[in-house]
Amino acid sequence: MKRQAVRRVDYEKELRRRGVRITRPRRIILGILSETEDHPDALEIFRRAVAVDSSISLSTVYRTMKLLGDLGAIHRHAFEGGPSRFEHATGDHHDHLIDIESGDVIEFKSDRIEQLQNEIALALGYDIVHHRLELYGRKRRTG
Amino acid sequence: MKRQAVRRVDYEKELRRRGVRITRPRRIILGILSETEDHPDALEIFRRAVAVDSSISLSTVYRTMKLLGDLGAIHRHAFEGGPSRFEHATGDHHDHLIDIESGDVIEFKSDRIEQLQNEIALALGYDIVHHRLELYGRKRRTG
DNA sequence: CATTTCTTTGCAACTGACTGTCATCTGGCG
DNA sequence: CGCCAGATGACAGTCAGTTGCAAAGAAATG
Repeated sequence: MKRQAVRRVDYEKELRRRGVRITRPRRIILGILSETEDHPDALEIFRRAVAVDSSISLSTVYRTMKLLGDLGAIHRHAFEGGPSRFEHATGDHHDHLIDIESGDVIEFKSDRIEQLQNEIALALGYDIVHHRLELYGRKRRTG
Repeated sequence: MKRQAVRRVDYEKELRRRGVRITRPRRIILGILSETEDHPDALEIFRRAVAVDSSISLSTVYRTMKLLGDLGAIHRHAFEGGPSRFEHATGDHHDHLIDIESGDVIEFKSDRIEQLQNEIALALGYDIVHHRLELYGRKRRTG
């Protein structure tokens, strides 16, 4: 709790240093993003933001997500058949496994796959700018 | 040329067997899909279809893509920042490398990556239903 | 072939997820 | 504090795709 708050303040300082005005809506959205463990979409962030300050508009949520995305402060994921979902950008890259029944997102990382991707791109004469690896699955019945 | 035509007729027979009515718009769209090597979007398919029969509507293209997709006769790919693009479903699975400058799509396949994906899902307690692996890259300067 | 039945079509209106416009408001420097 | 570029809320517009509906057309049957 305390740690989160400290991190959030640091986060604001960093953004301010980059020329971003920390307005009331932005502070609220940043707070929501830094406290969540899931991958909410714009509407869900809007709902959570409205619970804090009912005057916030959905446009502002969309604009803020775009701004933070462009700054690299958050990551946007356009999973299949749904709106974009966001997560606070941590240092380390990871991919996602999406539970097709619940929509839950599980993060994973595979250096081996990353390496193979690079080898493939190299062989095809390309440099990878970014990639997308999503596994869509169903919880295995353990019984 | 001849081979394509024969394949198309077989394709129609197969669909008819599955209870799909082969109407004029569908025959035209099927023809376009079986002759193209690229990954056109609905609008592009519509443009090509209109060149054959100007009365075809865009809704019919969308409806037909949905139908064929549900039947597994084509694959739909929602690459980043653009409309869905389609390809005629061949037997073998592959992933895609998208040239971020031209939009060109290069197909590739890596059994090793597929295997690693399965291992990851297994470790997380999931069965993969399908996945998405897209590399977004830029042609390497060879100079 | 003609008839009948049920599906598909073209059109236009609608939806969801954003994006743009604009008058008003406000963060933060001076 | 006062100022003002940049941000906001309200809402119209866009883009990709979907849907309702009356008319047209497959294909099964006579």
